Amino acid sequence: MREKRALTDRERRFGPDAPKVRSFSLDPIRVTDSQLRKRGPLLPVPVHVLPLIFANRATGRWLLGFAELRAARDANVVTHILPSVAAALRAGGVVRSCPHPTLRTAKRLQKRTEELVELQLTSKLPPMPATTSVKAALQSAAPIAPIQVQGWVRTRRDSKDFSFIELNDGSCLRNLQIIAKNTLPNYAAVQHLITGASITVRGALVASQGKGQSWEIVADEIEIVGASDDTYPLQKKGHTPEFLREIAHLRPRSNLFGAVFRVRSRLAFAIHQFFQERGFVYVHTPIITGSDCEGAGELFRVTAIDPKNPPRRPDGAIDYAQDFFARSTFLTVSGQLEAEAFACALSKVYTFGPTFRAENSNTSRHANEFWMIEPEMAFTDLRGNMDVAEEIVKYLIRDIRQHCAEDLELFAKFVDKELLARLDFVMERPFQRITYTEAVEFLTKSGEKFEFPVAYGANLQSEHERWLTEKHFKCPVTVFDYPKEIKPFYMRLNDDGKTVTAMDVLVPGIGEIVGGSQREERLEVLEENMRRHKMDPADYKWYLDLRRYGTVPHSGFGLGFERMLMFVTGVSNIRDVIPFARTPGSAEF
RNA sequence: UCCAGAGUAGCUCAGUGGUAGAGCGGUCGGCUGUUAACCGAUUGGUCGUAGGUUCGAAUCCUACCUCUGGAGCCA
Repeated sequence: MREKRALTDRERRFGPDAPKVRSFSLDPIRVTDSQLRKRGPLLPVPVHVLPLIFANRATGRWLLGFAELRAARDANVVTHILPSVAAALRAGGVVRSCPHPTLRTAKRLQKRTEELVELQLTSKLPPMPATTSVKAALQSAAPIAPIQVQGWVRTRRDSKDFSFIELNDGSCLRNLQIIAKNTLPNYAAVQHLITGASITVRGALVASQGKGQSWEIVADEIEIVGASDDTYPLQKKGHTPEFLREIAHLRPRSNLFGAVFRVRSRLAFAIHQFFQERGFVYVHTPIITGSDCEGAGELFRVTAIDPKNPPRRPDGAIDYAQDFFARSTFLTVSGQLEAEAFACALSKVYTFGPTFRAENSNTSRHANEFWMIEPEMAFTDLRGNMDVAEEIVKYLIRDIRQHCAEDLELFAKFVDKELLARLDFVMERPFQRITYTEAVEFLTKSGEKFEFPVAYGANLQSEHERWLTEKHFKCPVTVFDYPKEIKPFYMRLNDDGKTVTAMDVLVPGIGEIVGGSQREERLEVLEENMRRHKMDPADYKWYLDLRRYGTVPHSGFGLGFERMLMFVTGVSNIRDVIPFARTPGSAEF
């Protein structure tokens, strides 16, 4: 018996043999019954005719039209098309399907039916003029004509017979100078271009007659894609980062933030490159997690419970056993525990993703949503761990130094004059490694007057860390072997019974950038640690299993992505290295 | 959360009890292969909000809001 299959929308509309129209990103029309009811009767066109909307990029107008499809073997071919549509396509127009033509559009279309002409269009449509990035144009070795560039107007200046337009498309820091002569048909409109407007420029890339840039484009055509007006908040002059934070949706259009986010992208790439080159496996640890075991700070609860009518336990507390996951769940504060599981299988792994802390922290170094890199390595002790931490910090600096030189120069000029010298210094010199005990001794002997006293057994204060990195050693310092009392349960107990194999990498200006440890691999010791931290080992059965079956010494650390980015760029506020920062009382955009 | 500081034009700021200002931006005009262009004119305000003191408050007092810096928590 023949299998009966429901017809797809497309088949229903165009017949079972209708070709798929994929050759130039056309989606077949989908029309549902509900859309029909809402929008009225459908366009009465033959089944093999596909209504389309054509956008003419030259004029910015949308054209209604339709294309006739040649069925069967030569599928994916548009054979007939309205002349006006063909013209639009030749000029580099975009084609989209007209999702639900109504009777009204039908009438307009029917009037044009007679205009339908045959067009030699196979799957090769006239290519859209390729857009050259500003970066590529500026780096060109020879004149280019014709050339098309697209971007946003940074500023415009008038000269006697023409206008200078500074065009930026974010591909690099620098702008491309456009010469807009007064012979352009829309010169009057061009003269009203204001900072923020978007344009498409077609013309010729030629050697610049002026100083300050080697290339410029003499425009044959300037298409105003999107105008701007005098309410556009960005000026060509400098703005404070505080003001730009309030317009986070526009700030990437500024020099500073464009540079920051280009570097952010490159830094993320370099992180993957570092680990992939070394045989690490990238693990996606869960973002919604049930483990609240790290003591890494306050958690954001994830719940589907109706806040107006939550299920209650007999004692009146909300019963999260009736919640979506049948338990309490939170946004992750760390993927470490899960990464450990994968390290104990794939040997070397890393995570790189968002983490969340519900701390009410109001500092330039804390955000409630941030990205963290967490490598985890089997058969690796604390020393190996410190080696990798130091290596990656240096690797990332070197990579950014090499690939984002222009952006770094901007930071060195306007954000932090000593940036480049510091980066080079960190890259070249070994990090200072001292135990916590030695650090306390250095601090006690320093003679420095600290607001908070230095005492063995207490956490190092920001001012202490700063003294070590900025005043004493003047380089990154790795402090290790901390008292067990001030560190989490999973860190390996040293033979002295007093300290654990923790390590923090402190860098000048930022403070802690890496925090890690060798993990406790001995089942009994780990259970004892848990009890000491008032945790019930029964709640962490899966984590303890890693020690129960084939346990290995292993180590890992967390590297704060944004902190690294701050260090590399010299930007002093974490809110300025996150596209849309989440901080207490602030989650706009 | 705690401790400081700040909120005046679109932006950066001056104005400390007596008629709300400057520079930049925008607009108009001039000049000009300019480049944070230049010259002239012009536009632009609920002085964070709400109370209070005073003949009179941007200015003094109180509360609140927002932002910034620092601390704690950490990455």
